[in-house]
Amino acid sequence: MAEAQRSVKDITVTLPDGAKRTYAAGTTGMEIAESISKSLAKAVVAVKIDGAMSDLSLPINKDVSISLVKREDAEGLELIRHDCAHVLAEAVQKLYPGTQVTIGPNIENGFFYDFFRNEPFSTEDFAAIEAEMKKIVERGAPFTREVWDRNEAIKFFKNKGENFKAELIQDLPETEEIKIYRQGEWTDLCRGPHMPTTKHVGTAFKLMKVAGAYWRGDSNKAVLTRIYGTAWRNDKELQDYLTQIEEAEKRDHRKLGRELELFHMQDEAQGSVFWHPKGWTIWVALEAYMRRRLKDGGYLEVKTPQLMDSRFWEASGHWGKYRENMFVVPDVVPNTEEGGKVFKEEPKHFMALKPMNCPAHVQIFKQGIKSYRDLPMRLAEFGCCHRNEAHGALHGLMRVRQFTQDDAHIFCREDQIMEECVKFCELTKAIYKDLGFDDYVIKLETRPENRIGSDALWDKAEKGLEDALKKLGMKYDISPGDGAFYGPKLAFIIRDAIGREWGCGTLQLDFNLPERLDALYTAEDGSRQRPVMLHRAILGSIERWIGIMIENYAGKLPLWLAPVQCVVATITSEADSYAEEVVRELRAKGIRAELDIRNEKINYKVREHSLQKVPYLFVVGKREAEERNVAIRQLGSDAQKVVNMEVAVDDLKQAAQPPY
RNA sequence: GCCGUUGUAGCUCAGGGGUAGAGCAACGCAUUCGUAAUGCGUGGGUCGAAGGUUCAAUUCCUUUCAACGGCACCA
Repeated sequence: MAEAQRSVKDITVTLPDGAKRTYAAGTTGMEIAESISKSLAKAVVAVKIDGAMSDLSLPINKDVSISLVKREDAEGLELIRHDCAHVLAEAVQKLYPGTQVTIGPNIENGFFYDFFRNEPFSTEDFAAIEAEMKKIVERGAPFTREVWDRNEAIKFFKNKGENFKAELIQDLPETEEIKIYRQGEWTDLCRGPHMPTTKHVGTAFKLMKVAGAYWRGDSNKAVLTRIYGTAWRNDKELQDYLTQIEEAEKRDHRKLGRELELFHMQDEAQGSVFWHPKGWTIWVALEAYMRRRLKDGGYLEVKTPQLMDSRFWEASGHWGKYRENMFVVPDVVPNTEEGGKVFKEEPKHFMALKPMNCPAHVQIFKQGIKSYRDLPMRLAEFGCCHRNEAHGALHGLMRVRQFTQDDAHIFCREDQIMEECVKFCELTKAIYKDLGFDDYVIKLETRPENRIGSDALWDKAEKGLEDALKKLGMKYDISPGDGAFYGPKLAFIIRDAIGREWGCGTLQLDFNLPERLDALYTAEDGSRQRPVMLHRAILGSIERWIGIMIENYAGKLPLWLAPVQCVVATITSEADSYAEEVVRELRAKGIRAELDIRNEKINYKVREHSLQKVPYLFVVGKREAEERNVAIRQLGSDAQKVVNMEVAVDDLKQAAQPPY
């Protein structure tokens, strides 16, 4: 009898430490916290019920396991940010009546909220908005949760002129509850959960920037104004974050590229890079390293045409799908008449700069007859490609119009896919390690909506990539729908100084292009078979990679990549001829050394070469010249070591060896 | 491409309806110096471009280009 009663009225709550407690059905998270301790009740901001975040005020009606989320927890910080977005929205609507609200999620380091308003916001409005937000926080209105009837809710928001919210509700699945949160007078449709009151948001927040964003991420829809903010648990965290951003901006590769005289860009060649001697030195060293890696990896290097007839691109399928981003060149002799039209007649034939290398590599594969014995055939190219990227997409070295891929295509049999994928991942891992990147994310990007090829083929391809990752025990996330139109891909993603993510390495499985371009090999039984094609790049774009490396190392590249590895600087002109001899010795050993015999103080020279991030400075004065020594000063240290010149040169040669 | 911001000397930036200014850099001279800026001097800009308003525009207006911050895109 007692047992039966319990099952109706009581629930068992399991805490994270495994302890079980019994409460009356309908008990809320807050009540549970209060029953444990007063201080816990004070600190708690939400409750995780069976793994799902919920409001503390939500009655619990069944047996569950819970954990109480405090403001200090990682989940608590997410709530601070999300609630802060709501506070922002309330403040904006108070200050700018008629502004429509849309959505405001928390993101890494903060939150944003998208508004619709005829007048744009400007950063000058921030002070007023922040002040209003602080008032709302100070007021500390409780967040209360209500579940509304769908049609009531739509009517409510339509009446308020909140068309975007009404549209959101309309599009929510029928099964979804329509949850409305109130904070004082202000209401918003929201999935929740929220902290108990606006006061819990605290004041460690700051509005950062305004930006345009499309409604529902669709470029055909309305443009909204997005306000980004950052929010933290306390002022120290906020300050630390702001300092961190400031520091990161100092490593911006565009800034360092100019300061270190690596490259520049200009209007007349937007999206293309002018590599200066020092920048190009990095490139050449990196490319040479990659060549050694590829050669040992069984790749064969090739070079294919830059400009090819449009019918070639028609056959590959790019003409139809990507033409708007291709640079198309009329195949006509231009008019030479002064002041005349560029072309006398309407061009009939077109060529196009290659936007990628794959079809060209298929042409090489197709020359002659290939046997199963030739497979896998790995064709590699440092392929210079052109893509007419949208203006807004261009970004320093990271996104350019002319770029060089460390591209390769592996033609193999189906039963070789797994092994090739494994080899590729291993090679990529090794190269990233050599180049100083241990921190990257792997994404498995699966079939997009617009695609070619049967589902059976896609199943096979996606499984192939996943199996290889599993075999290697590499961690990965799945990004559904992000694959290429011809096949799924692995993307190796690296972050730049300020946390932006850039795709670098990629491995794409393709059963389609060999079919489309009619690539065949002769199998053991004499039959003609289609090879499978693996598109792969490790650095991705060499431009981008160098940009990321500059930021990662804050310009202080490892010795083997440093454009100038050593400067020999004199203290007085008495050491000039000795300094010249030291430079000759260094250069004879393959060290990139420069001579500085300018009539300047050694302080000045040290400062200048340090700012130029030269790894080694050999200082020579009268003493060193007489004793045939050099005073070595390494970048980042003010210690000096006086060493015999020949020993120093040999040591530096050793230290400057590339990792492979 | 879309929304917003910015554009003045090589760089960083100030100024403002009466045709521009600083620091650093460059150049010249002096200084020969021991580990993150020696001193003095000189030169340098059709104020992103085009058009308009005005007696007068770098400044105000329009258009345009580029860069920057996002969004969309990224074979």
